[in-house]
Amino acid sequence: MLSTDLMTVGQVAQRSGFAPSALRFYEREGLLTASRTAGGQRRYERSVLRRLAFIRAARNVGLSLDEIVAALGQLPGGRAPTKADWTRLSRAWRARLDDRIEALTALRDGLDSCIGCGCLSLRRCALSNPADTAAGLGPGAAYLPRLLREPVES
Amino acid sequence: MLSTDLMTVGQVAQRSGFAPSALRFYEREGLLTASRTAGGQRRYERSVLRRLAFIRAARNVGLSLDEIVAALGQLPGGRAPTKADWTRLSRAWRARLDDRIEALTALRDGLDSCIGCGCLSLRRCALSNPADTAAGLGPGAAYLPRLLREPVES
DNA sequence: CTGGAACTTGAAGTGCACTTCATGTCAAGG
DNA sequence: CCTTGACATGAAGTGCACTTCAAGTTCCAG
Repeated sequence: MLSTDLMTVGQVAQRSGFAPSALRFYEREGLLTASRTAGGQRRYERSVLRRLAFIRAARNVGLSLDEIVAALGQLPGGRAPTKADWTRLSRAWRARLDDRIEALTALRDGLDSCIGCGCLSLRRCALSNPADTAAGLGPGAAYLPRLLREPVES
Repeated sequence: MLSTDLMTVGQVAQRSGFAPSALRFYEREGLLTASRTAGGQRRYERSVLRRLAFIRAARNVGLSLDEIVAALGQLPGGRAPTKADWTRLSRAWRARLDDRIEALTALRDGLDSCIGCGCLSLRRCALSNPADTAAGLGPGAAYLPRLLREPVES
């Protein structure tokens, strides 16, 4: 049995669902830290599981790894973030989720109005011009091409 | 003035919002076709704009280019798809959109129940385990990691 | 007819998020 | 002690969707 309650990469991988290679990658990217044995092998504290849950959640909310690094950086110092910390982050995520849901819903509603019409007008069709934000921006404005896949800035 | 109503890449780019490089890329990938002048330059028919609208819409629905190629392949022969064709595709898209919206909404609702709790339990937190699909799958099952970003198979 | 913007090509590069590989080291049960 | 599975590293590879580059050609307004 291991001396304390430290875990190996394999164990963390199994319990978190992340591949070992992903864990090493996250460490290189500064999302994770681990202590080392005398021989140089990684040993993780159990808190890493929560951190990984945070990371997965953030990915599911649509954040990039860079953004997650930033979010983790906003948590105070070493560890043991307070409820208030989580809450602040969660609220920001909720807003982001709302945006994404809204965009997708607009797209779907547009789709409903398009089904059967076959128009797909480049300028007016809600499907090819989601959320209608580009209406009237002159010919060929680059209609929010990645709204649904890329983070909203600010 | 051009002989007929054919358009150059630049014009199509401007009117569609796709970069010229993307248009050439799409042609290589079989999503688009263009005729050529005697000198070898591309000339697009106006129908390409609708095709591009289709492509953008499909991208917005979350389809990969491969899937779009497949969808376009289902359209009969040369061109001039019927309303029925569009409708069939649109319905499939709607189902996919519904899935994505549902997943995001579940995530958001989970977030609501998490705000303030700060739990992020790896096993139970709806945020890190969206749509709750992996509940009770044994330790460390790979909780639908990409549900929200990758196409649903089948 | 000419000059310059717009076009052509294939190859290589980008960004993201990892994974895979080759080669070698560590840890611990028997 | 020894074996063997798990672990280490850096470099390279993957997949997607494009973009950028270099070097050269074409189009057409003036």
